[in-house]
Formats: sequence, structure tokens, C-alpha cells
Amino acid sequence: MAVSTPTALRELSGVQRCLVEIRRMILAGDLLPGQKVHQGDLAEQLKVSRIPVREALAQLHAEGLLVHKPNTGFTVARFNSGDLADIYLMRRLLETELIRSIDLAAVDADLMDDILERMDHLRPAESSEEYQRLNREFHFLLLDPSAMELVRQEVSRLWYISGFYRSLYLYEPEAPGHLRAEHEAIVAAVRAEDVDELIRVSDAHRSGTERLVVQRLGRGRER
Amino acid sequence: MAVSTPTALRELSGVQRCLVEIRRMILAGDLLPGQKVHQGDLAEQLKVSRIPVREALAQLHAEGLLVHKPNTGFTVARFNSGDLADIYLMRRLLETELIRSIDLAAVDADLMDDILERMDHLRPAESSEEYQRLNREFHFLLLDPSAMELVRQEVSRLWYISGFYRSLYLYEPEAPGHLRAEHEAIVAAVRAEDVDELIRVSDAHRSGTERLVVQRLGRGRER
DNA sequence: ACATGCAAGAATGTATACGTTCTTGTCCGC
DNA sequence: GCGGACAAGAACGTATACATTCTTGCATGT
Repeated sequence: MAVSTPTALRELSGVQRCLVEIRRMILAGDLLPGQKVHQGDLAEQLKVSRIPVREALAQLHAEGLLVHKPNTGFTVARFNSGDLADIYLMRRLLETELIRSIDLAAVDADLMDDILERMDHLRPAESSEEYQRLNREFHFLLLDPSAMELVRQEVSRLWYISGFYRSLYLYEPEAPGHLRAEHEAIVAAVRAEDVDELIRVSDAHRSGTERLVVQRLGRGRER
Repeated sequence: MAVSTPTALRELSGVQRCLVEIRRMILAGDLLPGQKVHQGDLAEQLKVSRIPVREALAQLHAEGLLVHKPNTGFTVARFNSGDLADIYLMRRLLETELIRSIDLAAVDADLMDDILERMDHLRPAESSEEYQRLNREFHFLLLDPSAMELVRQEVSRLWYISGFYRSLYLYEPEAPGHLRAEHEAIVAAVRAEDVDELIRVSDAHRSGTERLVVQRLGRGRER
């Protein structure tokens, strides 16, 4: 095995690497919703046999990121606006509970600001992947202190499966400004340790992005 | 291929059969929480190679029914009372939304009564598996008419992963009576098309079972 | 020209086989 | 007698190989 493997992935199993990589491809739009997922190609790209690829695909299928048709294979899940409404509804309900369960004093607001700072230096439309990663990190800095493991895991899943669609609104020219203001309001509420206000601004932020995503979905033509 | 394969499973793929069977084993308590899941044994039992078994296990892992440790294999997930609290919390939030989204006139209350009737003729402690199946069918007769696909799928998952623990309270002598009364209240609210009342009695039913499950969990000694 | 059927190719699904890692029981040293 | 190293065995993880199913393009007939 050559020197080229990124250190972080070196000691992961084949299945793990496949999981991480295929998820990334879908979120980054390398694999588009509705598109067929070719096991042989992935195996070749990831330099493993089809066995670990298939196990990763099975997991992503269970997560809801892929659809499976017997003897035909997997395709990337396509969500219509109703599906996205379901996802955002679940996020609202579950994230609200997470926020209520957290001791806001335990949240690292400085680090959150730090991430916002880094996001400022990025043009979302050009570094979508990095921007998304930071965005996710920002929001989970808030949610991670919660002790409700299973709820957090589910919220995490909801983020993943809708990641590609969420990335769409980043291309809206007015998006970064809105996001910045809403993110600041979130940090401010954290600093003030005002739970009700935090829930209010989080809801506003979530609804705002949902509206943009659904708009964009409509403009992307049907389904 | 001999004649013995149950007709319903004949045309399912190996992975599908493994999924159904392994899930059943866990819910039925053939595989207990914390117990190791032996791939070779399962493959032999299910008359397939380890490949489809592993793909099924990967899916059950993603569903949260199994835990995986690299190079050591899978074990059945163990939930402590906090985990169960998370599950019941999520069920309450999501099932409430499902109920609100349903046209109660579209629910087949007669069929629900029918199932209650059949449950009456069973001693839960003796036919746990069948009783659980009917119980699940009863509740999803109510929830299935909802158009919120993804929410329903998630509620379904929450039922699955906690199925074994839910089965525990069936052994409580006072359980059948409580259940019967609560189930009747649910059907009555459906017939009256009284959403608020339906949510109220559903909450009561859910909290009641949660309390019994956690009690039982405590009596089962730690974790 | 269009629909239908068929054959070649490709992709999936699974069995077998093998290398690697972990577990377990034993032996050695303290 | 007890704890730790070591070796044998078992179990996991994955590559290879093959059977089955699906897709696709062409030929055939209407």
C-alpha cells in the first residue's frame, strides 16, 4: 500500500472508508438524486472489492440516503417538497427538545463565533463542501452537549440525508447575509442563556433555509 | 430447492430474508441485548453464505438495532432507561404529528376493533410474538393513513428498535387489562373523530407502557 | 414506421476462499 | 498460586469467481 492514503482514513476499515466517501459524494453532488449508483465503478474508485462497497450501500440505504430495487441496484434518494417538509418538521421537533435539554453555559460560544468567522472568508457557492462542513460543525457545537444520544443521532441523520438539498440554497446570492445574521442571533441567545429566545431564532433560521430550499427545488423543475 | 420454504419468503432475496429473520430473532428475544451476533451461525441457520448475512447486519446496524466493534463483530444494542426515554420522547413528538395529519374518517376503526378482539384471545405472556405483531398492526392502522411518509418510517424504526424492551411489560400480570382499556379509548376517539382526545389517550397509553417498561428494566437489574 | 421479441452484454447477488485480527487456553516466570 | 506472554484456533473482513437477472440494441414481422 502506497503513501497516498490520507492519514485520517488509514486505519479505517474498507466499509468505513466507503461509507464516508460515498456519503461525501452524495452531499457534494458528485452523485445526484435519482442517479444510479454503480457498484463496480465505486469499488474501482475506492480501491476495494464490491463487497465492502455493498455493505456501505446497505447502510446508506437503511439511513434513507439510497433507494434499492432488487437485481437492479441502488439509486440516490430523491426528495420532493413533501419529503423535505417531513425532514424539517422532524428537525424542528427534535432540535427543540435537544436545545431544551442543554445547559447553555456548557456551550462553547467562542468556538461558534470562530467558525462563523471562518465561514465569512468563504464564498459558499465556490467552496460548498467546506462551507457545509463548517455550517454543520457550528450547529452541532450547540446540540452536542445534550445528553439525549439517540435524539442527537436522529437529528444527525436528518442533516445527512437532506444535505445535498440544503446545499442548493447556498447558491442564492442573498443566502450568506441572511445566514450570517441568523447565526449571530443564535450565538447571542446562547451567550444570554435564553432558551426561549434560542428556540425562537433557531426556528426562524430553520424555516428560512427550508423556504429557500423548497423555492430552489421548485425552480429546479418538478418533483 | 425443497418445498419447505414459506411461500411469502420464497421470492425475497437472501439479504431480505436475513433482515426479516434476524429482526424477528431480536424482537422475540432469541438474541438478547448485549449478546454477540455470530455471522457463521446465522448464515448456517438461514442457509445462505455470510455475505448476505453481513449486508443485513449492516442495515440493522444503521437502524440502531446492532452495535459494531471492528474485527470483533456485531452485538445486539442494549438500551438503558435514558435511551428508552429518548425513544419514547421521539415517539410522542412524531406520533402526535402523524395523528394531527390524519383524516380520522379514513381510519378503519372496525378493523382496529377486530384486532383487539383477536388480542383478547391471546395470553400475551405465552404468545408474545403474535401479540406484539397484532399490537403493532393495531397502532399502525391508525398511523398508516398519514401522508407523512418519512415521519412514519421513523416512527416505524423507533418501534422496531425498542420492540424487545416493549415485549417485557407484557409479562406484567396487570398489563393486558390496562392495554385493553387504553386501546378501546383510542378506537373510541377515532370513531368520535376527536383529534385532541385521541392525542390525549395516545399519550396516556404511551406513557403508561413506558413506565412499565422502565420499571421492568430496573427490576431486570442495572443498565 | 412502429411495435415486439430475442440475443448479447453488463450489472447485480451470492458462494467460496484466503489473509488478518481477535480470543482463549496454556505455559512460563515470578 | 497468580499474572503475563505466547500459540492455536476461531471469527472477522474482503478479494475473487460464478450464477442469475436485468438492460439494451437489433432484427423481425406486421
